[in-house]
Amino acid sequence: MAEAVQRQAVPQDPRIDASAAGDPSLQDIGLGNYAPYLLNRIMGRYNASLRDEMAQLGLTTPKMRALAVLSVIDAPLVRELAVYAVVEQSTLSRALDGLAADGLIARSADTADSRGVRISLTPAGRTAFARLWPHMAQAQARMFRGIGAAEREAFVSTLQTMLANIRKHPI
Amino acid sequence: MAEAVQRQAVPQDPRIDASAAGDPSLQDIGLGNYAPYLLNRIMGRYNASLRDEMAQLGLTTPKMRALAVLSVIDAPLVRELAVYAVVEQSTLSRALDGLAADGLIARSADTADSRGVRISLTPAGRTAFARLWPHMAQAQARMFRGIGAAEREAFVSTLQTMLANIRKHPI
DNA sequence: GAAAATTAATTGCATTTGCATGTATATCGG
DNA sequence: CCGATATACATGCAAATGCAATTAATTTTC
Repeated sequence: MAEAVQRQAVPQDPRIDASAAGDPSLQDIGLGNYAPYLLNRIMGRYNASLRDEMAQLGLTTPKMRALAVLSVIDAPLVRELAVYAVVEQSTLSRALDGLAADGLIARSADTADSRGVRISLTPAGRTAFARLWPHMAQAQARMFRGIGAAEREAFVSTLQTMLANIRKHPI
Repeated sequence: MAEAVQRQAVPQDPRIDASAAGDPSLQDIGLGNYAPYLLNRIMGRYNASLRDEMAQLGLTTPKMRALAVLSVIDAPLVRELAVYAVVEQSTLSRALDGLAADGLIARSADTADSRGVRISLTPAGRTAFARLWPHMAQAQARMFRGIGAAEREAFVSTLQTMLANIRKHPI
C-alpha cells in the first residue's frame, strides 16, 4: 500500500518545492509553533466538545452546522450549503433527510433551475437553532478566554485572509 | 442570497446561558466574522487537499499525522501519540497496524509499564516522512500567502493561548 | 435544434470511524 | 497483601462517511 513513500533519499520534485534550500524541518519549527498542528488540535477539541453537547440535543455535527448556516443564509442550494457547512454533499443530503423528518428544514425546488433544491429553516428549525446557539457561543467564548478584543480582531482578520488564500469555491 | 431573516425571540434556557443579556446572534456576528466557522472552513480545505496528496503516497490522514508527530516526539505512548496527532486512539491503533506492516514504525513495550506501547519511526519511516513533509510545508505556505512575519507570529501566539484554553489533556 | 457535455442532488456500497467491550497490567484502599 | 478500581491498548460491531454511480435537468456545441 505505502511502498511508494518508502523509497530512499528522493530528490525533491521541483514542482513540489521550488525553494532551492528546502523547507525547514518540523523539528526546527517545533510542533507548538506549527500553525496547522495548533489549528487541528484546537478545532479537534472544539468540535468534539460541541459534538457531545449536540448529541444530547439529538443532533449530529452536520445537522448542527446546517442549522447554523441556515440561520444566516436564506434558502441556499444544497451544494452551497455543503460548502458553508464544511460537510460533504452526500453527507449533507442525508443530514437534511433527518432534519426534514424532524420538521426543522424544508426542501423546495429552485424556481430558475429545477435540478436545484433550496433549503430553508422551518419555524421549528429556527427554534431548534436558538436552543443550540448558546452552546456554540459558549464554546467560542471558552476558546477566546483571556484574549483581548484587539488581539481577537487581528486573529479573525488573519483568518479571513487565510480563507481567501485557500478556498477553492467562489463562495 | 437573503439577509434579515426574521428572528423569533425564543426565550433562552437559563441553564444553558446564565448571562442575562444572552449571546449576540450568529446573524449579528456574521458567518465571516465567526472564528469557528472560519477555522473549520480553513482546516477543512487544508486537510482535504493534504489528504488527496497523501492518498497518492499511499497514506491516510491518521498515518500522515502519526509520522509527523513521530518525527518530532521520540517514542511516545499510543495514547500520547493519539493526542498529538488528533486521532481517536482506536483509529490510531489501526493506522499503526498499517504503518507497522509497511515497516514505517515499530511498536515496543514500555520498560516501566508493560501495558504501554511505545511507537518509534524506523529509518524507512523517517524517509517516508521526509518525502511527505514538503507537501505539508507547502500547504502551510499556501495558507499564509500574503501574510507577513509579524502578523503570522501574532496569529501563532494567539493559537497557543487558545490551545492552552481549551485543551483537556495536560500534553 | 438535437446530441454531447455539464451540473444538481440523491443513493448504493465499501471503507472508515468511534463507541463499547475485552484483555492485560498497574495502582489504590483497607 | 489482596480484592477493587483504574489505565493501556486492541478489537468487535454498528453507524457514519465519502466515493462513484444514478437520475434528472440545463447548457453547450456543431
